[in-house]
Amino acid sequence: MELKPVGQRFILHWGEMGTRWGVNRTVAQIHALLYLAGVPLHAEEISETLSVARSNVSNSLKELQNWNLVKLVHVKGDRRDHFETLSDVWALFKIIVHERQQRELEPTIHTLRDCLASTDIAQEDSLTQAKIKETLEFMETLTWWGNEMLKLDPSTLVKLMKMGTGIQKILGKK
Amino acid sequence: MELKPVGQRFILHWGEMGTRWGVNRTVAQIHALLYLAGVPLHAEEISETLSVARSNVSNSLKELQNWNLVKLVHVKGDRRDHFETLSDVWALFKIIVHERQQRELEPTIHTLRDCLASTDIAQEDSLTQAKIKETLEFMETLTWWGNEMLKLDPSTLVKLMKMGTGIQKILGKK
DNA sequence: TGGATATTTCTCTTTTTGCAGAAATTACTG
DNA sequence: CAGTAATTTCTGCAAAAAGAGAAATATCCA
Repeated sequence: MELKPVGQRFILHWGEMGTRWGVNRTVAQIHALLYLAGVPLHAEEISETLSVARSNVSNSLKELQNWNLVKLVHVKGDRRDHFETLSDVWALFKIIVHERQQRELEPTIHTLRDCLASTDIAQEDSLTQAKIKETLEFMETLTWWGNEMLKLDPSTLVKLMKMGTGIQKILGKK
Repeated sequence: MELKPVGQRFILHWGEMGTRWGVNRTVAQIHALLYLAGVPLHAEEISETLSVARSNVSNSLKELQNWNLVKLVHVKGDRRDHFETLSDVWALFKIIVHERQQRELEPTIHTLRDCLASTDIAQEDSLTQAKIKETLEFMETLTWWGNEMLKLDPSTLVKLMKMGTGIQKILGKK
């Protein structure tokens, strides 16, 4: 598949941003390609289009599947595996939020609970104890709220977001 | 400064999570230490407490200052630079959201605008054009909404979050 | 069942990142 | 304006991550 100039630029940029988003360049590029393509592609085609080793494509696709961003599908009359991603950017966002929650918050919540449950906690001064407790509560609230938001369908989410601080006024009235 | 068991565990964990949060271990550890300490520390003390090279502390503190998470302060009667971080976890959160927005969204918004403004955009099929447009709009909305939320003071933010999807009902009534 | 096709796993190289220790610079102090 | 304390920058090594290509494995079909 030949990329046109803007498509190529989009994909290369996505690749550069990948590291900041917690994935490597190839993973991000493949995701960008599938996103723009809008139709399932097979690994060979991805490999050729992006000039990336076939093995690298294989591993990167696995990584994208771990993120639940890409799924394996089959195209009638073709024995090769094909891959596609979601076309709705809001749906993608929801998945990313959820996955990041798991990776960036979950482990810490677990550790903090352990810390507070440990008998060693008594040795710490009360300031430290309070900080750890606060941090845990913060992360729990954030996770809970994130999950609440994830329950909303994308269109409601958009509406909510577009309100911004307008919400504050409504809350005041309540 | 001698760390007690739970404090140490907290700091080590923070360090491990650092990479997932976009900073390296030392940077995250130093931040955790300053957070728990609650009082300004000088570089030498940080270096000793964490068993990290003095130069590494210097660079890591610079990184934390770039994130606006740590600021340099002076302690009366001590010529050494001291460093402290915010003690309010919600205030920290706001800074992190803002900084991540700059690092993870801003550059892409810029690129997507460029893509759409480019004369090459005409060569792309309409699906691709639409996707790029949607993606840009999404990121703009997200940024705008993030900024709106950042305007709220932490306590309002907590209240808002604790409501979760309760907001939806209020919106329905409106 | 045997070849062709497709996919994954392994190994090795390259690149990037992290970090210690030395050297250089800057800022104070008597 | 020496001399000392504090800090930063530089240099080089070590560890980790990314990714290419080969080898191994699995899958399909005639």
